Amino acid sequence: MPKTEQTQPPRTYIELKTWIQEHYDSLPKRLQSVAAFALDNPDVVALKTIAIISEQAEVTDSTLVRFAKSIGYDGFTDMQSVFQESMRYIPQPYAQRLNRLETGGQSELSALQQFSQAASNSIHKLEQQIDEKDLLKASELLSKARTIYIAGAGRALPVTTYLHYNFLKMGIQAVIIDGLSDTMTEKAKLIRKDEALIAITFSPYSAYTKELVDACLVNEVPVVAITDSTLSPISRSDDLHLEVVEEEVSGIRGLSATMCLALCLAVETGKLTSKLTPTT
Amino acid sequence: MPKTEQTQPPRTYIELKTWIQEHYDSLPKRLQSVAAFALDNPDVVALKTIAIISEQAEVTDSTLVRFAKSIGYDGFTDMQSVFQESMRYIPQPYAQRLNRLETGGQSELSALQQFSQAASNSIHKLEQQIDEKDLLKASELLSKARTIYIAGAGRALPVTTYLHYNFLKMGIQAVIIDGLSDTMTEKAKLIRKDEALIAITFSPYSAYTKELVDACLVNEVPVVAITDSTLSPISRSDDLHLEVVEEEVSGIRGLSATMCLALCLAVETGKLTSKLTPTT
DNA sequence: TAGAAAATGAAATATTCATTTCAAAAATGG
DNA sequence: CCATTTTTGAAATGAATATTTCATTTTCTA
Repeated sequence: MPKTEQTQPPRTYIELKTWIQEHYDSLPKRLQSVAAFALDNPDVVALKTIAIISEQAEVTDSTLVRFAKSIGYDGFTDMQSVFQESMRYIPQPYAQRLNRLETGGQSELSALQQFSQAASNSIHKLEQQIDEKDLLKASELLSKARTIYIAGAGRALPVTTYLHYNFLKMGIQAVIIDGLSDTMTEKAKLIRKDEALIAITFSPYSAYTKELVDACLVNEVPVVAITDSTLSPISRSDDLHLEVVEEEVSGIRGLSATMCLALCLAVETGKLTSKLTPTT
Repeated sequence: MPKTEQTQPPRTYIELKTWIQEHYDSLPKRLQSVAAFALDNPDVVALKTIAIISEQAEVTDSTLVRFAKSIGYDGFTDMQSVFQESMRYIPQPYAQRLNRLETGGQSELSALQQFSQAASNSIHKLEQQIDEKDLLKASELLSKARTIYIAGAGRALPVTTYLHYNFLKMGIQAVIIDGLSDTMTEKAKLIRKDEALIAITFSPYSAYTKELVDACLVNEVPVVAITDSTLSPISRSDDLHLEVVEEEVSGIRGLSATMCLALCLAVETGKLTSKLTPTT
């Protein structure tokens, strides 16, 4: 029977990787194969079954189990969970500490680190989950509009401002719809078919925005929505919705991913617009 | 037995997501639970077993299988594989660039990918380059202010808006300084010693903000600056400056990292303020 | 409101999967 | 080169998991 490590096995992918690198040379031939394969294809190890992995790594099932045990894990399943955690959106060790913070304990992570992490994760999610086709479709709609109206209050206001700034910089006519809710709806009713509306809402949803969108749809005005949930009240009725989920840290959500999306939307629209109106 | 879709089931996460969104309303209650859970926790669905998922989604095992079948999959396992594929190449923050390099040539990245990447990198830089002590000092200054004034126009306006929003949410008195440049300077002159100013500027620098800061310094008003360079005109005179460098993509800079910093500043200030004024 | 259709949950079943066992092969050391 | 230990693969076992079945409840419709 192969010697089994006495100490506790690594609980994070980073630690595991280090362990493998340190012990690689002293490992039997087949276990080396597994080691190399695991470092090269962590996703396969995380997602597939022993049978598939062993086939790809050109070893037998038993070898895989042995490999896990030689590191100190209960078995393959135990080791696999470490690989799995490493591919979750939130890195495990971080999630744990974060949890501690929320449960009141002392966290070793500063607010800056926590929010950076959350922002970074949210951006990765965004990249993964946004359908580029939707983004392009939205940009097309907008590029055809004579004027783009932008509405979004509260937490969405910075996004509104940002879009407005970018459109103007690109020479695109854009107007922010602000004011009291009644006024806003009135303003929205004046938008014409050859213009467009961008509506930005996050939960808790402001009823105003919903009204606004509906007012536009009645007049057949193209509407692009930016929201944070599929089940958001405006996500069904509008023409196109772009979804951003900002990860939260103790109940607080950032805007980093949303701003990134807004920029992309503006840039893509800008590209199309400049094609329509050739530069002199 | 529930009706089963005749057509081939979605083979990518994006398609699957679209399907769910389109059919959500017409789904039975429990299947809606599953749908909502799956969209909120794709990683759990990808990695865990029926037993665990059904428990978390608060439905029975059978429901999960039914859900998969109602979409047209062979069974749960079949559907799960789609979730798994969607997370296979989720970049570990650093591995991402390397991967790009390794695959060598100029890959055609979409705007979304490029800006996400830039945003992500900027945030990492921010995390490393900001001196946490500066951040804390700034928060302290601000927490002692009776009112926080915020100034920043153009590209900085969204940041201004965001800070303002967060301060208000936390019960901190905050005011945006806007208007024409002359008016702004006049307003700044009225700020008192026991208040504070946050000034946000990026290159190309607006002269206004510089004037504003100087006006405050004359009156011994604490000033916190957010800029994108040490060489910024306000970075020398002010009390404290926080520097964010946003990576650029073909000349365009995002705001993701800056927004992250702004949020941190607000949160830290909020923490300190709540200590000063104990909750009733 | 009665009857039919659909949805649901609990339990039984069948399948897949990880693990263990054991005999054979390879490597090690005296 | 032989004896001993380690490594390895194939098959058997046992555990976990997904799937199916069926009785019950809920919902819809006439």
